[in-house]
Amino acid sequence: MVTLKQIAEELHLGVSTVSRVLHSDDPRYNAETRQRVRDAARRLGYLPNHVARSMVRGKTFTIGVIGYTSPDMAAGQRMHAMASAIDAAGYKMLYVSRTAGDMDTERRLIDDLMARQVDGLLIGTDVYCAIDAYEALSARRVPMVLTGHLRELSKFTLVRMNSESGMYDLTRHLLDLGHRRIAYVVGSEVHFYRVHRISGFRKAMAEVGAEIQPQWIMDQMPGRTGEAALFTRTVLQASPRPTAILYNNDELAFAGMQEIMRLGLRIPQDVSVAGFNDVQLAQLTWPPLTTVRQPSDEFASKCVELLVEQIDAGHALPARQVLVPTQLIARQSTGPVPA
Amino acid sequence: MVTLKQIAEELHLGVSTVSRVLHSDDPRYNAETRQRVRDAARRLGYLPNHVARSMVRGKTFTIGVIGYTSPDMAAGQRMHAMASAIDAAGYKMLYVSRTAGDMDTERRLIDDLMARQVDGLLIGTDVYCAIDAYEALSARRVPMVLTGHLRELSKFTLVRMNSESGMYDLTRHLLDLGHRRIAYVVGSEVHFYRVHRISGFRKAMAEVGAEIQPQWIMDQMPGRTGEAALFTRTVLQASPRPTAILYNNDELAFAGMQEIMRLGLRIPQDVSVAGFNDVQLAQLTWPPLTTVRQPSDEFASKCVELLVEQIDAGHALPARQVLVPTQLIARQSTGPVPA
DNA sequence: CTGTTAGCGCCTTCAA
DNA sequence: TTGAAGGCGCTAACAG
Repeated sequence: MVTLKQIAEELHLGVSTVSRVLHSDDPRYNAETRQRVRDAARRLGYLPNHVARSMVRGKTFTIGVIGYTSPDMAAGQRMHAMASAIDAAGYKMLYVSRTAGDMDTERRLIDDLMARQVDGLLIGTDVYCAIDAYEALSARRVPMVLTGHLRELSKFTLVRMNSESGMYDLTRHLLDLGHRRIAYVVGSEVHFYRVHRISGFRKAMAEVGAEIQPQWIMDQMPGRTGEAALFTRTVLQASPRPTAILYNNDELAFAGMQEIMRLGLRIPQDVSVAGFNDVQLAQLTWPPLTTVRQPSDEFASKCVELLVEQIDAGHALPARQVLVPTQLIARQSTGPVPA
Repeated sequence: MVTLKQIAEELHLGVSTVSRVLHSDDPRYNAETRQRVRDAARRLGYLPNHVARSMVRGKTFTIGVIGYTSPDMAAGQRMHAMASAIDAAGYKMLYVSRTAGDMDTERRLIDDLMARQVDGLLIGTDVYCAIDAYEALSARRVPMVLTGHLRELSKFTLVRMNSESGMYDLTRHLLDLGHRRIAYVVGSEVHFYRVHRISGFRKAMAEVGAEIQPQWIMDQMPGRTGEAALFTRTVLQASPRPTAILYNNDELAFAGMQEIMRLGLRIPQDVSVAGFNDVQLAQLTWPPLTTVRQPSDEFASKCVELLVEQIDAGHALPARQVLVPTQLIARQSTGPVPA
C-alpha cells in the first residue's frame, strides 16, 4: 500500500503538503505543486488509508446494521435499499446478522460494532430483542435507529410502516367492492403492528357499518402458514362463509390461496384474497395478489436520515417514531362480491 | 470511550500490562493484577478500539462484499448466510450494493473497500461487471472470491452452483416420470450457467434417447417473465404440445404457471412444470413447484473458506473454481406423463 | 513480572 | 507557500 510519506519522499515534499493537496484541496498551494502531487498519487495508485483517517478524525463513516434471518422474502430488497441509502449518505454499511430471537448474540454483535467505532447503529428488531442493550446505548446517547413493531420500543427512535393506514386502505378496497363478510388472519401475536393493523381494519369496517364476526378472525395462534391454511379451510367450509379473506402478510395469503385452490374454489369469483407487504412474487402468482406495499427505498432513506441527523449532532436526539406511508396494490385476487 | 491508558492510570499500571492482560491473557502476570485489570475493564465498560488495533496489526478482520440489486428473491437469504459465515470465521462484512450493470460504481466501490483496508473481497458478479478491475486486483494478489456465472470469470477464483448436474437431475426427474416431450425456457443469453444447464439437459435427454425439439427451446430472447409466459402459451397451443416445461428459474416458472392456469390447463395433470433455485415461495404456490435448490449456507461458507485461505496465506492463491452441489426438490408441479 | 518506547498512516496545529 | 511535530489507541519490541 502506497502511503502519503512515500509520495512525499518521491517528490521531496513534506507529508502534510501531500495530505493537504490530496484531501483538502487547499487552494494556497501553487498549481504546479498540486499537479505534481496529483500525478504522483495517480501514478503510484495511492488510496487513502481509511483506517488511519478514522483513527485521527474519530469518525469511521460506518453504520452498523443488525439484521436477522427473516422468513420475509422482501428482506433482500430491503437490505439493498439500506446499503444504497447508506452509501448515498457517504457512509458504508457494516452488516451483521443474528438468528431471530437470539439476544445473547445480539448483545455481542452490538459490542462488536461499537468496538469497531461505528458512527451509528441501525437495528432491525425482532419479537425477542435485547431491549436492555438498547437502553444502555440510549443512556450513552449513541446514535441509533430501530426498525420494527414491538410495543416496548416506543421510547426509542423508530421507523416503521404505517400499518394502520395500510390495513385501512386494504379493507376499504374490499368494502368498495361490496364485501361485508370479511375474514382476517392476523396471525402473529407479538408484534405491535398487530394492534395497528386491527385498528385500521376496525376503522374501515365501522365506517360502513359492517360487522366483524369473531369466528372469522384468527388472532390467537402463532402466524404460521400451516395454521393459516387450516383456518382458511375451516371458515370456508362453514356456513355462511366469508366472501373475502385478509391475511396479515403475503406468505400467509399464498398459503391461503393454495388451500382455496385445493377446496376447488375460485379466486376472486368465489372468494377474494389479499395479503400485506407486496413481496416480489405477489405479482407472479395466479391470480396476482392484491396487497399493500411498503416502499423499501423510502423506508431505508428515512432510517438513514434519522441516523445521520444524530451522528451530525454528535449524539442521540429525543426519541421519535416515523411512519412510512404504504401503498395499496390492487391486483386480480380481489374482485366484486359474489351475487 | 474508555481507553487502555485510562485503565492503566486508574490502577497505576502501564498500558502494556493492561493490554496484555486483556488481550493476550498472558499467564506471566500474577492472578491479583489480572483480576484487578479485568474488574476495572468491566467496571468502566472498556471496549477495545478496533480501529486502533487494525492500524497496528495491519489487519481489519473485515471482508468487503459487493452485491447488486438482484431480481432474484433468494437474495436476502443468501446475504444472511454470507453475513453469518463471515461472522463465524471471525470477520465482519462490509456490504455495498450496486445496481446491476453499473461498472463505474463497481470500480468506485472496490476502491472504497480497498481504502478501508478490507482483508479480502467477495464480489457477486452480474452480466456486466468490471473485469478490468478484477484483473488489477488479481495482479496485486489481493485475496478475492467471485460468485456468478460469467464465462470470462474462469481465470479467477470463483464459486458457483453446479448448474450442469442440477439441470441433469431435474431433467432425469421428468424422464423418470415418463415425459419425453419436454420444453425448456432457457431465457437468459449472457450468463455462463446457460451453457452448463443446457449441457445437463442434453445429457439427460441423450441418455434415454429422447429427442430435443428446437421449437420447444426458448433461448434467444432475454429471460423476462413476460416472454416466458408468451412462449408457454405458444408451445401449448401448438400440436403436438410438450407434456412438461422446464424453466431456468423459479420466477420464470411462476410466470409460466400463471399462463398455464389462464389457458385452463391443469398442473401437473396436463403439463408438468419445474423451476430452478427453490426460492422460498416455490413451496407456497399452487401446486408447489418442483425445482432445484442451492443450499445458501453451504454456498456462503465455501466462499468464506476460499477467501480466508487466501487471507491467511497473505495473498491470492492460484485461481480455482468450486461448484456447490445442488439438490432436487420434487413437489407437486411435476407428475406422470398424461396417458 | 512490569514499564517505556516506537511506531502504524494520517490530520492538524504551529512554526517558518 | 511549505515543513515539522504531536498525537489518535493500540501492540510489540526492548528494557528493567
